[in-house]
Amino acid sequence: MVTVHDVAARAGVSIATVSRSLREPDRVIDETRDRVLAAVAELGYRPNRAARSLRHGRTGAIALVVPDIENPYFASLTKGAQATSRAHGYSLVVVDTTESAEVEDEEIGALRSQVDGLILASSRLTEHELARVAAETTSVLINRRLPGAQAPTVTLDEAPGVRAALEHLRALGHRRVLYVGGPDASWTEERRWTALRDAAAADGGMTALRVGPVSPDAAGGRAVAEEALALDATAVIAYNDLVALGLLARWSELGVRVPEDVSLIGFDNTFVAQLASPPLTSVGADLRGFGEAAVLSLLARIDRRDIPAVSTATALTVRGSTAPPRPR
Amino acid sequence: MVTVHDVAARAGVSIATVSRSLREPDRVIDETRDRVLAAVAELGYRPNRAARSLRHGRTGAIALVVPDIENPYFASLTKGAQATSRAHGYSLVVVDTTESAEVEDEEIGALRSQVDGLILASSRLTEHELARVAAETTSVLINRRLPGAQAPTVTLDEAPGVRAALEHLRALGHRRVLYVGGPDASWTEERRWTALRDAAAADGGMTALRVGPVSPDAAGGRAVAEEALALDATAVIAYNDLVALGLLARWSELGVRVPEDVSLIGFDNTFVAQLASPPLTSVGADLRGFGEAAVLSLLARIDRRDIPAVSTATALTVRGSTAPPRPR
DNA sequence: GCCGTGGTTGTAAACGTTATCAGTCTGTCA
DNA sequence: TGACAGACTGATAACGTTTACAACCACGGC
Repeated sequence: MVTVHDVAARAGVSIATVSRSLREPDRVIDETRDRVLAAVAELGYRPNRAARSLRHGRTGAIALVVPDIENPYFASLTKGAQATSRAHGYSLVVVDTTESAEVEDEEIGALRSQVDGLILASSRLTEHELARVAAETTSVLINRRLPGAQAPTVTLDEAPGVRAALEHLRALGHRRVLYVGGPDASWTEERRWTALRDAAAADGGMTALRVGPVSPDAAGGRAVAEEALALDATAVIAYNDLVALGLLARWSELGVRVPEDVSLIGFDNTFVAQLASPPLTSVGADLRGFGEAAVLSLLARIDRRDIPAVSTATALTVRGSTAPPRPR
Repeated sequence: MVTVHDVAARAGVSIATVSRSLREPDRVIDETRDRVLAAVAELGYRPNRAARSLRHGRTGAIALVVPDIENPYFASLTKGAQATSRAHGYSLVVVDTTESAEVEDEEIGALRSQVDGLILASSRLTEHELARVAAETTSVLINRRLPGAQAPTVTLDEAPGVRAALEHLRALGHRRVLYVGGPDASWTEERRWTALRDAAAADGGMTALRVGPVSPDAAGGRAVAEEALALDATAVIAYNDLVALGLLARWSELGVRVPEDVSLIGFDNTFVAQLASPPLTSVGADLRGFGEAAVLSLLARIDRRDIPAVSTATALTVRGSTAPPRPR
């Protein structure tokens, strides 16, 4: 390993000058700095991150904690977060908690001294645990909110996308819409249903039903596919794209066609929505941008700058899974 | 921040005893150790990772470099790698290179002093660059092989799965199979086509055709969907599941039905294969296990244990996208 | 009664970096 | 000419941990 001493010896200066040439170039005379930089290049010197962190308390890393990296929603989020933290010179430690609050808690504890801050995406922790974590380490929450601004929050604003979806359905002629809800304890689930109910109420002629809870994956969708049909709605909005695909798959087996027999809308607009046949109309946001916003918010927090709560608007992407209802 | 000094003061011992109580418990008398551990618990002491790495040259972190974390193939790989490294007390730094060799090279350089080892998955680097990286930092390659065992390699053994696929198709009555190939420079592409051609040659009556190259996503599949039909094969095997789904989507628009008009098989058996309608027959391996194998191989390397090259066997998962060819 | 041995603990150095403080040198002004 | 300011650089301490070495103690054998 090549250290600051090697560079100093090579350039014929002290180690202090080497450090200064790199960190505060203005405080070193040009000729000296050039010599140092030349030595750095020749020897391939890279400052040791551990030593730097030890000295000034910053690790240069941040952590992103997600429930399931295989879920395309979190994969996209991660992608955006990764690119952004790299652009700011931070490395990103990704932790997959396998949807377990216990694993999440342990991992957060272990991460504390390794990173400068935490991004907790759709945390499974209780409000109490979350408050403790937020108090101990600088952190940013995604899709959760803590009373009293103990941690900045980055959320998706579901309302605009949901309103657009209902308007879209109404324009096609639908009046009775069924929502297939996600996991019971999910904060997002609550917000989606609320947004949908409110939008339906605002738009006089629409009726919103709800079925669920359901696990937030394709299996969850399959499980309620028949029950959903029985409720006599002409359009179905699913908790997320995966649930929608589960419905689609099971319906296809049952001979129910989308969008001819029933219209279907997903949530999140992940890339799998495009892959389905028919491609899925979906309410979603720019998830990479969402991840980016979270990182920026965390970096601001680390630098003790205050930043307002960020909310990314959702929008409707119309594809092939919605059409006018079948005439009765 | 609570340090070893605080714990020592609380327990009434020296800092050396604190460190020993944690690292070499046998070398400290029971009663003392209990006092130390009690103090650790009371104060919530966590050893500072930076200081530890600085002292004994190990960071306790490893890095996984993938071309695209949104690709379900790499997401599953990452999930397995994450769980395994956690189980061994390592944290995992995930880097998404956005398929760019340049980004990959830069990131690897930056990571060098931050981690104890690298896992390069489907690296986009040239053989020359790869050799340089392998020489500089302990690393493990996934889906690449370097002449002269400069770095251990973890690969997928495509042959068994491909043979099973051809036997499956033959049993159904297919004789003329088309392979839709992936990106030109891809090592995996080469291996898949070779395995397929060899298996077809071994099985006298089968003809294997090839079309491509194609970008390894749904768009790539869509792009060659019509060309693929023109070649008059009764079954198509796609470079990966995403390409297969692209074919499926385009064919569906064209009124071509799967599996009635043409049988379709994907590669990788990612979760999207189950989501398709019809669900996709696919050749794949346990990707989480694959990620796990890579981590284990790297950890062995870090401990200077030698480990043989690992190869994970692929298998065929039959779902609804394959059926007997339509009688002429 | 003395010495050696083995078990337990303490002292201090080292890891590589940054930052504080002091030192050197040049040039300028009284 | 002497002093002083300012610009630049060097020596050194500190970050929190681990570990080599030394110190201490009790005990048993001669």
